[in-house]
Amino acid sequence: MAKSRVNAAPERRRELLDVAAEVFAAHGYNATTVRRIADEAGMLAGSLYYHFDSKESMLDEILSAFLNELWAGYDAVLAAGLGPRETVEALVTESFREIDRHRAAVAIYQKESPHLAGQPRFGYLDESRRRFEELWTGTLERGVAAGVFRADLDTGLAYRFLRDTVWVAASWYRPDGRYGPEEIARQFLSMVLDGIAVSTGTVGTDTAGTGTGTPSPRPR
Amino acid sequence: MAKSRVNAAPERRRELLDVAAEVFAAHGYNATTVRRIADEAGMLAGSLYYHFDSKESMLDEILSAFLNELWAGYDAVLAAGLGPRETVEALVTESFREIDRHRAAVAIYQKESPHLAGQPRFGYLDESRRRFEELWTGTLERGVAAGVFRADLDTGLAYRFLRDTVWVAASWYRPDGRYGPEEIARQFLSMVLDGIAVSTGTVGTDTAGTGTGTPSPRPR
Amino acid sequence: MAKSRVNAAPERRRELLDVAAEVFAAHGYNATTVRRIADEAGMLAGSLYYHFDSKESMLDEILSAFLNELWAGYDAVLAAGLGPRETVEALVTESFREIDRHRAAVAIYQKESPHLAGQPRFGYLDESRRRFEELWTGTLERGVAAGVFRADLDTGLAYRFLRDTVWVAASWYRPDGRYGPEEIARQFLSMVLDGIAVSTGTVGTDTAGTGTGTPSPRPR
Amino acid sequence: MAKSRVNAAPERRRELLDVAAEVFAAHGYNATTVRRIADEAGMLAGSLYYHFDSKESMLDEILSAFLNELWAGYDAVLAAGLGPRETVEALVTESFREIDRHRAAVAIYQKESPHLAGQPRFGYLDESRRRFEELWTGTLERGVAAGVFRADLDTGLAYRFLRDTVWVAASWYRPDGRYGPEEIARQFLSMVLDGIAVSTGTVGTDTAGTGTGTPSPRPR
DNA sequence: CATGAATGAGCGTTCATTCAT
DNA sequence: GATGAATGAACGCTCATTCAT
Repeated sequence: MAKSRVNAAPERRRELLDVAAEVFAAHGYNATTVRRIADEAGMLAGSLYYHFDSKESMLDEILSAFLNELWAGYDAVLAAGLGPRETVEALVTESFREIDRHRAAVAIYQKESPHLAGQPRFGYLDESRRRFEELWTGTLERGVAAGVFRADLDTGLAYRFLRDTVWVAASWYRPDGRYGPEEIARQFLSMVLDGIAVSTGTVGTDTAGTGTGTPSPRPR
Repeated sequence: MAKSRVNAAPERRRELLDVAAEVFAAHGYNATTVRRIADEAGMLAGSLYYHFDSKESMLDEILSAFLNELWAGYDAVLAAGLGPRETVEALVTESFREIDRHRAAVAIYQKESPHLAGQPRFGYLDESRRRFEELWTGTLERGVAAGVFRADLDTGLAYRFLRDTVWVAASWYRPDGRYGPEEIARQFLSMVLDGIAVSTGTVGTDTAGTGTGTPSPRPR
Repeated sequence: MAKSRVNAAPERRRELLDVAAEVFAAHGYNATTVRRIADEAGMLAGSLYYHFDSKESMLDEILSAFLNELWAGYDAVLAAGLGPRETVEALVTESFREIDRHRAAVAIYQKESPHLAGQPRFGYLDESRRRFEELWTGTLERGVAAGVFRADLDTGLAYRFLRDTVWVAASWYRPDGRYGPEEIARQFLSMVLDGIAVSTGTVGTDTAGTGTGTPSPRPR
Repeated sequence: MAKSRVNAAPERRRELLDVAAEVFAAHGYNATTVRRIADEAGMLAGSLYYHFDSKESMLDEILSAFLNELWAGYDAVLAAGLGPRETVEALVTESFREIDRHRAAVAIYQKESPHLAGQPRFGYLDESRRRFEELWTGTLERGVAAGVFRADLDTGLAYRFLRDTVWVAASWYRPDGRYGPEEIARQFLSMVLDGIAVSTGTVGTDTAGTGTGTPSPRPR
């Protein structure tokens, strides 16, 4: 009869998880006290335990909700069956969209997942990392084979390069900043695909799928 | 900046700081107990306080020593008076050398500096960040003005892009890995400057200052 | 003695008290959470407070109800004006009957009364203990004086011996076990009165008032 | 290098365990706070954790030390190869000696072992209980077979009867009381073996091994 | 230089209890 | 009568730090 309370009053849980995610992202999971979360939510520390089993289960819920959404987005991209370059463009754009929507969760994921992986409860983090790596290196290798990516590319290095650069953006991205996620993705892809140097002979710079050629104000 | 016993037996301090840095890097500063450091150093927790004022002062010493060396390297680069592209190459290469030599300190810096900045004791972190930003955006702007970097570059975005991508490498870099810091810098610069896509008309790929054109085994 | 809602729906109170007594007996009063009681009763923890003032008042009611019944039984025995040996037999048999009917309450009484006595609210526990002691030592002394109990008996020690042995039975007694309370009383009395050793010259073993000479199946 | 500290400074541990045992015995394990133990020992709660891993490990150490001593005593009795009646006498006497020496531990054992058994850490409690049961029922059955205990004895019932009566003595026994453990054992055995009733034909009452026939003042 | 033992603040968590609905 | 959500005090425990030896 004691239910794990996952289904009861889901909107209050959401609010509290949002608060918790914000604090975890700002100060780190370990350095965040449940009293701090409770303060921020306008209640006492003990009251959180009416809604959640533990501090850890809040973290769990935040991360797994984020990863579920993320992979839903990625799977949609994959289902489209695009070429390697377009796949990279779409994956990066989708990633920045997720950063836009789940900034706190992404930041937490970045900071905490290294030492969470290994705990059975967070096994899905490792699994996600594995799928992630396959997805990216696979796409890069397809691109090299198809001649759209440079033949001398070390795909292992390039994978880490892309992965890190996309996700660290969560540490400085502000959802109300000048650029929306699509525009940031466009500029980011422009740098990653064609480089920042002027390369003789390169003409077009409109490389991202969403691009218009000039920085566009946010459509919000 | 920690005063207490700075001059007494400096080689023992170094050993202890190296141990501490390794543990801080592996588990995070907050999650590291002084007992853990002491264990690893073969002493009891209380004994560390003969050498250091506090856990925080160990962190302080680790970070400031690292930043001092880093800026010595950067200043040497700047003193050479290179062009913008060569400056970028030299700065990136120097950065990877620092990662190679101070992997733990760099990892700590990455993980902890966001929430340390703001504390007066760690004011130099903020100052360093400011100089860093000026150095990079200045160099990028000079390059755009000189026509060696693309005219449509958002230098603010490109700065963050470069900064993050270089330093997160500390999280996966292994000093005994396949590539040495110069080779990694070379490949990294190749991606950053010319992109990963095949661009019609691009000729040379030997972009890094140290490069030989083919991946070189470590000269160790 | 708990006043608040004593008269409202007394049958529901009874049910809840039975549930509570069972859980108190199984896990101890302190270790029992009101949530556990509520779970077992199919309601939420807070809802119990409609029926009872506090967890303590449940305990109070359980214990005082039990003691009231117990003393009613004892007083009936005393009113019969039996001889010392027959009184002992009747008191023991009555005690096992109470264990049979109020196993949980007896177990709680055994476990908790030592640290409850002293609290004003549970003063009746101490008073009961006092009457109990007088009753038993008095009966034993009468028996010694009358020559039916051994002259060298230390009545103080024998009292504790009898008291403890009877009541700890509550910790292993199962109402649906092989023997009913009367049969257990009979065997128990046989041991206590005549000993477990073979004593030359002792003939009869049918010592308990209810006895038939052979173990009797339960009359339920 | 972090040792479980079992061997370090054993005399301080002993002192603290004695304090803890006393408090556990008086108020119950669950109801005892570590602050209370620390208070009684003249230190702060946290300081206890320099000496012990947890509150539970204090309990563990108290109980296992007691059981080790107890079984050493019992095994010595068994090694003597006595007859059934003498074995019962010796075991009971030994038990009261243990109560004399480890009153607190025995009281804790009585109160807590039912709900500790089942936890893997306290598996030895169950094992001890099993050996205990075998020892007693075996001895009783031998006695019945040899004709020194009554033929109509229900050995299962008699076992519980003996077991409980001996050990609950810990709840009222005072080491500085009128009788020492041997005298209490003697009187107790007198009741158990020959009963409290006057039985025609019974001759000797000097039943306990140590007995002198008259209550003896403590030899301390 | 290092140890052994302690401090004291704070942490995550539990739980009896309250109360508006 | 019962629920859902909260309170607040206390609990077991951790850990940076201190200090006499």
